[in-house]
Amino acid sequence: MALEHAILVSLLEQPGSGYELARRFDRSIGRFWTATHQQIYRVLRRMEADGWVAAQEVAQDGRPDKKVYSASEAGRDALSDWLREPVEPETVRHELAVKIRAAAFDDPAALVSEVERHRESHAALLARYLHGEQRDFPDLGALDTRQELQHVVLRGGIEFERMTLAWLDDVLATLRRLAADRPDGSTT
Amino acid sequence: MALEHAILVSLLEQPGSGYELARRFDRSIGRFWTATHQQIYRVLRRMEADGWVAAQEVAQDGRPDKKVYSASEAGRDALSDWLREPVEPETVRHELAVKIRAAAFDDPAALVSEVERHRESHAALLARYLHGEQRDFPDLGALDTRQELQHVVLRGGIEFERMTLAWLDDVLATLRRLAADRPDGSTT
DNA sequence: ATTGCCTATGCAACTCGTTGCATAGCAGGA
DNA sequence: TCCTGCTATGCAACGAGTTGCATAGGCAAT
Repeated sequence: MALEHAILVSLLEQPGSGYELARRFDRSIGRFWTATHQQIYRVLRRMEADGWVAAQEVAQDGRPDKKVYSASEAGRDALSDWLREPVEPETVRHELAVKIRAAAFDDPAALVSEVERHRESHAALLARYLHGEQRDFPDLGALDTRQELQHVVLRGGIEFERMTLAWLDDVLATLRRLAADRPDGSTT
Repeated sequence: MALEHAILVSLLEQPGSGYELARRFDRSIGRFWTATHQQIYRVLRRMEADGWVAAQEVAQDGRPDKKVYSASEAGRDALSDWLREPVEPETVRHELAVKIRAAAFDDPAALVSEVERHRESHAALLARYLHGEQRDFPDLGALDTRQELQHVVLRGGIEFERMTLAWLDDVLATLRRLAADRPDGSTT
């Protein structure tokens, strides 16, 4: 239900076409709200019909025309209303946790490489966050409101990745200990 | 795609009816995989058709009959196969992060009470986790494989809540600082 | 007595999100 | 030249997930 609002935020930060939005959702915004180009195009059309965004056709040479959207006053108001509504509890989907509990009925060692893969991707993401922090916020003493808020979200991402890495190490140690206790992989 | 597998894990831990599963998903399992009774009933029927679970009608006095499901060998095999497949990257939906960035185009102070509400619910969840840890794992030196794996998942939940609490405090401090800088709530 | 809640299962309709495919021009490399 | 890939938008079909409602008996409280 909040894809509209994520799009509004992105358009307020910077107007853009559906295609450009889709790429932003693959990068920055997508760290905390994912969406495919299909969803974005569909929602943009609905938002245009509702008057939340305004579109302007832009001809380009060497590539197809694009429709550049920007948030309207009505969109701004809708975002403001949403901001003041209590958030519904987020639905959790933690597949790895299910797998870890499932490993009790299989061989715990079978999960090790999977967890290691997760560990690597989280380590890579943390590195990208830290690099992005250096690049986008070189002077932490001179941030405006928007940057302060972007930075506090980024700090959340960084702390989340650090916590996750520590936990995955804990998981790996546990799996290896269990595998050493039962090297046959018996499922009793 | 993993609801089937979460149900299999739950049924392997303890056979039960659709209704009982729905309640487990409201409690323990639901901490990392949510599902409504509608979803569960539908998926259980499909799983029964696929031979992943077997059902047994159980008459009860004073209440309606129930169908008690348990995981079959085929279900166990399916779970085992799934365990060995790489997990697809989880889609992230962090509504509060969107709201925080949205606050840059509104009044940051308007978010304070919302963030405080989140803080309270996370603090309550952490307390429940810690209480459940005391109750279910009184002797950490004497855990079997299943309990070891349940406990490492629980540790993840505990660390996640601790990290989240610290971050929400950071968010609150940031919002209050910004509100103090611009007490009029101007949106420029 | 009536009201409301709990167990237990289910249908129907809907929205949300994903996947595969199509179009269409341009650029760059084998 | 053909193939691949990028920009840019979109349709159609499907699957996942939500919401509202229905049934139906028993229980406890008012």
